[in-house]
Amino acid sequence: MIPVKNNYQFEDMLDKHQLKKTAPRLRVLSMMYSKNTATSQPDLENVMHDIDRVTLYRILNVFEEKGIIHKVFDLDGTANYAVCHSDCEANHHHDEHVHFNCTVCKNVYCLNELSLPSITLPAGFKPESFTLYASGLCPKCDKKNSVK
Amino acid sequence: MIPVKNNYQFEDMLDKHQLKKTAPRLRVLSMMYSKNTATSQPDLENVMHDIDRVTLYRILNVFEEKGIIHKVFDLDGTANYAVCHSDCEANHHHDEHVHFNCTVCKNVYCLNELSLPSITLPAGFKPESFTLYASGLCPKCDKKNSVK
DNA sequence: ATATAAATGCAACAATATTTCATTTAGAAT
DNA sequence: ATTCTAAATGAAATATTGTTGCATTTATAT
Ligand SMILES: [Mn+2]
Ligand SMILES: [Mn+2]
Ligand SMILES: [Zn+2]
Ligand SMILES: [Zn+2]
Repeated sequence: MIPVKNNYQFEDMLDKHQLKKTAPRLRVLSMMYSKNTATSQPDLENVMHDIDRVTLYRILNVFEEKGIIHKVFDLDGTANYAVCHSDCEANHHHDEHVHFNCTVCKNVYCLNELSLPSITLPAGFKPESFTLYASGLCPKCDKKNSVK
Repeated sequence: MIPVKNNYQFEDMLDKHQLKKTAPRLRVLSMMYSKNTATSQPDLENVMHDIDRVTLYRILNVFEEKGIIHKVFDLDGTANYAVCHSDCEANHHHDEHVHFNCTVCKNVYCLNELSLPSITLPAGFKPESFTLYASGLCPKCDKKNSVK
């Protein structure tokens, strides 16, 4: 489902976006591609103690600008980032999919495979993009729950 | 459309939720009911200079807890609050409608009249609530745009 | 090997969220 | 009407998060 990438491919990605191939960037990419849930800046900080939080902040910003990752706010309003699977371009994202926020583990899942139902807005509103948010129990937490 | 309320009705609302009828609370209620867009804490601060921002912070929190208002994050991740029209209960909201965030004026509109299309999630996900976010041009900004 | 622009780390600063506590006040009891 | 009490407010303090400036380091083009 999610295309697993190796280090060479991450280097290629940075190349394509005219970003220098630095250790912090490669580590962030590899972490984000290894999970099937979105990653918050605190998540990164907790793992990469040796990288400055400002550097992580800037990496997330530039990756989002370039269309490598997109930002999703969870139920508490904290920003989470997930890799784009929608051929997003610099400053122009197309990540119009469903986001699922688990109320137990707080993880944010991008449900890329689901397409959004079309909807008609009241007269006068000119929509440019849509996102559907769902919250509830994710598969893992639902299983743990029913076992008890 | 939006039921306009007077001060007696705001006092009743506070009564019903076992909240004391204080001046700051009544003013916040009256401001939020007078607009058809959501209100951020900075919005309130800009108008009610004499009320401490911690008080506003606490009023918004308790109103949300009681089911009087609900929280919506806009495109920048700042929290906006709008009055509930879905008979929400304490700690249990039912505000499953479309939210529209204008990219120009940044206003957040609750489109209460629209019902959400039903959607089936991948196996294992147990959704409890849905929200659809749309962003683009609101009626006002669209008009201004086409006049120029 | 050298030069240069980009990226990093650190410190400083700004904005926001949250806690603590002394004082005030709404509403209940007398 | 007066007194009492829990709730609410305001002010200050602290915590967390977002952002900028600048000196130093590093990737990469020459
Ligand atoms: Mn996504
Ligand atoms: Mn709403
Ligand atoms: Zn979960
Ligand atoms: Zn607008």
